[in-house]
Amino acid sequence: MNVPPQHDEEEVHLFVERMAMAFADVGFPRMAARVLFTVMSADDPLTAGEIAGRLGVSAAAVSGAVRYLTQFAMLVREPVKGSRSDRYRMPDNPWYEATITKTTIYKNFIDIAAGGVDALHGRNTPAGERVAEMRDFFLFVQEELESLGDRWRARRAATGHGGPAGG
Amino acid sequence: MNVPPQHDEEEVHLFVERMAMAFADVGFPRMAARVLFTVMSADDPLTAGEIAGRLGVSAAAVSGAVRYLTQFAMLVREPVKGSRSDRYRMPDNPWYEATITKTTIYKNFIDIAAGGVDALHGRNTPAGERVAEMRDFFLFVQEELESLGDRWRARRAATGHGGPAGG
DNA sequence: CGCTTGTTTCACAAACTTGTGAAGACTGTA
DNA sequence: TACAGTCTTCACAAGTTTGTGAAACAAGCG
Repeated sequence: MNVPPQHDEEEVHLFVERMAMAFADVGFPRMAARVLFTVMSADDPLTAGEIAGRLGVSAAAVSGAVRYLTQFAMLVREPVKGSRSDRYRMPDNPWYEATITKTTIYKNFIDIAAGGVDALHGRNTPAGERVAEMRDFFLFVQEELESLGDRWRARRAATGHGGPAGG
Repeated sequence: MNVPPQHDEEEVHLFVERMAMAFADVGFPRMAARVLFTVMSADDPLTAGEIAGRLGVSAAAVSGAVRYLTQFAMLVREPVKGSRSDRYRMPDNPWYEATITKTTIYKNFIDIAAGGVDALHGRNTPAGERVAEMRDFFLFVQEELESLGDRWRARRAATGHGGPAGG
């Protein structure tokens, strides 16, 4: 007595696994990615049990994954009164935007590189010049990324997607 | 009979290890990163043996790392005639620029997400709409990154760094 | 109040990653 | 041709990550 499949389940699951692997390849926790895209590709919120069922993994694995994901607000937990099980859904604010524009990684690179420039006596030596240029480049990228979110929202508003105020 | 240290060795080595760890944290092979920044922070090209010595690792580890790095032109091998040992140096073209603007990662995301949109019947369902928006965002980022290299070079030319024609 | 259903925690096992030592290959020198 | 120095390859070991099963825990329902 399942609801009739609104989507081609096999195709959707293929998307989930492929996208998860692509994320895992760039350092994202594997199981967390699988859970994330499982919820993303569901029309309605899912319980932990449903997620485990769709992925064919243990409840323990789902528990760990949702803990990781909710930590960064990539997933929202919705307690359902009258039921023991919570439901999980995607947040309204696009997590990927926040993820990409979160420039803490570059901030770290810049700080460390700056220390290197000092140790190498500034731009007065070949090595110092090289490291200084790398630092400046990362600084540039960081600045660009900071404004990228604004540019994206402006463009989205122009094309009509996302709407003026999500309701 | 080493050359007198032109830089504070300890400080420089600290930079190498810290930068390498920062790169390793975002998925870059650990040893490759250590080798890369060791060469970067040296005024003159180094042999594999010198790299191994500075890092205190085996020759085998260096061998694997340089193979990885030269594959993507992040490191240049210079055979030295009259000697058995090659030397390694940083390439003239900044590898980090190419690395950041290489958008194959996003291309992959976009392709997979596009498949997901198809499987979810386009924007006609909540799930399809979500995935479509993610796809569009990554598409936007990819476009932005493609022009980022140009903007960086323009800025660098304006500030005088990098010179009109290196070397 | 205790049973039932669903989630979380924890110790462990399987798999993967990564660097080492040793042996082999290549190249220049006598 | 024999030798010495340097790099490369390979099997293995140490460390890390990751998901599982089992048991504890929490909350509705009879």
